Amino acid sequence: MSSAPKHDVFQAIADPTRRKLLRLLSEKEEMHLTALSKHFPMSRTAVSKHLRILSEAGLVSERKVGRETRYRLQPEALLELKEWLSQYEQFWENKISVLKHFVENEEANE
Amino acid sequence: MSSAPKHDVFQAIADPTRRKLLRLLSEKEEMHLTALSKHFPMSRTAVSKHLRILSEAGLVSERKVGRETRYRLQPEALLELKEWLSQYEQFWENKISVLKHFVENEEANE
DNA sequence: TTAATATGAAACCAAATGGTTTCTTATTAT
DNA sequence: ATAATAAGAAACCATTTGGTTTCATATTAA
Repeated sequence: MSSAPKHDVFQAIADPTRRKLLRLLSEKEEMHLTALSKHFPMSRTAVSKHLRILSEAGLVSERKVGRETRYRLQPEALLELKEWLSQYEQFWENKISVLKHFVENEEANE
Repeated sequence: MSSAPKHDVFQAIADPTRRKLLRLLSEKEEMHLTALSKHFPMSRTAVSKHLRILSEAGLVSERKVGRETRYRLQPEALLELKEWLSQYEQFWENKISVLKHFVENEEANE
């Protein structure tokens, strides 16, 4: 029924090759497999598998055009990550505000 | 020399057990291994290994107190993730602004 | 129509991952 | 002093991961 993703976003972005794929796709709107493969020291087949994982996590979309498969970034899938992160935002905000107080006190003592 | 982390943050948060550990530590300031282990259906040893990985990624700190090892969240390590994410923020902002225009036009047509 | 290109599928492999159990050691409570 | 508790280390194991090579198929160019 619903879109049950086989791979989750966290696992998908864990691999540096896949993060680089996302970066490349963020710069070009749409790219096909062979063009993407040029940027990696591995076989086309390996890159294809990485793209499959990204696709299953909803991070890229695929469409067939003639004999090529073209890939496109699907950045909304990253919102899940953003939301997860926001859980922790208060913590570093606290640390920063503590630091700010410290700095202000130091200045007052000079 | 410098803190060359054996595990990176991306890989560390890829595992759901480790994400749950971070969440638990975000709620309690400091916890020791056995207390953390209670929340998982696996052995203490397994949890200990996960904590080791989080520690190597800089996401938690360990300190020995008597016979216990106490863990503490180190949320600054998540800033790397936040920065990585910000690379893509423009994309969903664009999508949202496109959507906003659409909604405004729809409203204008009613 | 024949050759070249773009890709996917399948079988395979080594290394990494996520778990286990057993054994030791250090610390604390009785 | 002895027993109980907390944890790490080591050896082991099955599954997953990230890669390979080979083969087949569809599309396009000459």
